[in-house]
Amino acid sequence: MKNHYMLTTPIYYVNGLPHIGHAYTSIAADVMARFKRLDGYDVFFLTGTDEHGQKVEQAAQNKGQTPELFVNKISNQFRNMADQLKISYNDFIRTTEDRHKKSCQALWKKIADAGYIYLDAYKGWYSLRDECYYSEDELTTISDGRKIAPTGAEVKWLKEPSYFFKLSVWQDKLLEFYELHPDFIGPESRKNELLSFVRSGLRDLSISRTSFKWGIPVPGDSDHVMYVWFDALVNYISALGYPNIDSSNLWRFWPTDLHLVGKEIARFHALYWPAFLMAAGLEVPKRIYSHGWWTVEGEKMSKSVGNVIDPIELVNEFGLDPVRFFLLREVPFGGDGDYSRQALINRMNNELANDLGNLAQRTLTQIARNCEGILPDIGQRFEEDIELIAKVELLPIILREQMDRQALNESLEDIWKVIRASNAYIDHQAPWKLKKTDFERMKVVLRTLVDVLREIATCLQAFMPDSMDKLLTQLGVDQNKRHFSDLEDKIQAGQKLPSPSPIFPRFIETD
RNA sequence: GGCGGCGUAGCUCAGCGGUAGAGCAGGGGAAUCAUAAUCCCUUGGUCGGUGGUUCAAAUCCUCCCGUCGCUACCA
Repeated sequence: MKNHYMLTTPIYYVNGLPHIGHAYTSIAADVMARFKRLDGYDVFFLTGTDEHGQKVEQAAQNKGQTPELFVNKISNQFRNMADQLKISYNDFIRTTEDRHKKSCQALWKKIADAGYIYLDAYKGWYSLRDECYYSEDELTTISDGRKIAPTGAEVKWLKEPSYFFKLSVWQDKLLEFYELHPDFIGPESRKNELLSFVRSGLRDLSISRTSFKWGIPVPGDSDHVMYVWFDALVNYISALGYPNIDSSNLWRFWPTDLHLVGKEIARFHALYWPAFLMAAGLEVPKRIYSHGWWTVEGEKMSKSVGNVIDPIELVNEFGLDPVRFFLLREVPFGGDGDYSRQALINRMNNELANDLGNLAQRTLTQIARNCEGILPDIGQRFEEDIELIAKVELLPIILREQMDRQALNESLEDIWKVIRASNAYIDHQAPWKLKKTDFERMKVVLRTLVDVLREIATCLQAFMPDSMDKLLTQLGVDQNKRHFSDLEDKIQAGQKLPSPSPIFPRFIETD
């Protein structure tokens, strides 16, 4: 019986096209999902698209399309992006699917039956032009006493019937829950913000709208559609078949081990979502982790500046694995990062081509030329061989702990420490000299390096699946011997290795 | 305004009570198996400022300066 692991990306809102931020979240989640699978877990990795709400309705209208047509198109683009980035999702859920609607309505009923939903009126400053509410402090009062939104539109005090969720009664329960589960939200800085927000007092939450139609109808009151956040959050359990909570089914994955989110939506996941679930008597996620944002060449990414990075274009120019690597290597996960073309090229050339790619290439060509491509026996290892092997064998253990903290960049740093040590090792052992003085010793050194590379490549599969597949094949590792648990079985000596070819090309600017 | 984070080598950051660290960039050397990749050595910092606690402070506390985030319905 395998251990379960469930993780999710947010479902992406379809009012715009996918950009590097979406790619980042998905790639990070993918690395974690792949890592857990390599480590023997039964993984359920969920992603998808969020397709309701006024903004989508509007965006479709602006294009003269029906919402259905519009969301189909954009949702497909997100799915294509996921596929091109080789995101290994187990399910791609769309909030316009029937299974999701049923699930949402079931959860709503459950919470309503428990007494946590009531009908009242949403009051606030509403802008007809912007079709949304503004809070008092966002407004400016002009000379004749009228109030103006930041967009310049006039606002009016408006009352709209709305269902409310009794969030206020969950304040203490939530605080207690955070206390009991200190690792519930990461990173720490995000947790502080959240706690101070909750301590400052929670008001009830408006969870339905009557001003537009593009949403899931509230059960028993077809004048209302559910507020997008209620709708969206429920995707995580509708994909598991809620309200069917039979644990012999997909429901066995609940509660999820991780919701990976961007920092702008941490509150919805760490506060509203647990409250909804508690109100419905369901278990709460084990952990919410919020990562940072990317700037581009030092500037905030925005459509108006025109510096939005299309992940697919990046992949087309540099290749998938270098892009995946760069995004996770460049920045401490959880903090903000800056994308720059030069930084990507530096990482790609220095760390992938020079450090790792070249290490593999120099090792394998020596075996090809000096040993007729036959993988040598492990032989009699010296202390320096054993030391290097010991370092590399620690990696899976170190990585496991880091993955559970979502410290992906630390993992890559630790792997690269071993790669640097391996380059030092090959230089100090100088197998090209041993070739003339001690042929047997040369074979031991080269074989040691193959074993080290095999361990490194096994670990790196989660980050760079294609390249590491190629490397493991060159190292003579069977397709079905690539999990962490297979590392105890040494590669079969005496086999003929395929002729080596570079795994990571250097990138040369052509202009 | 309130709450919180951060400010350490040219750049990106680690260290968070006991003689200042890594990677990149810069300088010198070695080697030539390799994608001219690699290895070794090296230049460089009064750890934002101030006052304090301590035998001892980047490391704890005060105040100040700078910067960033959160402060409810904006995926």
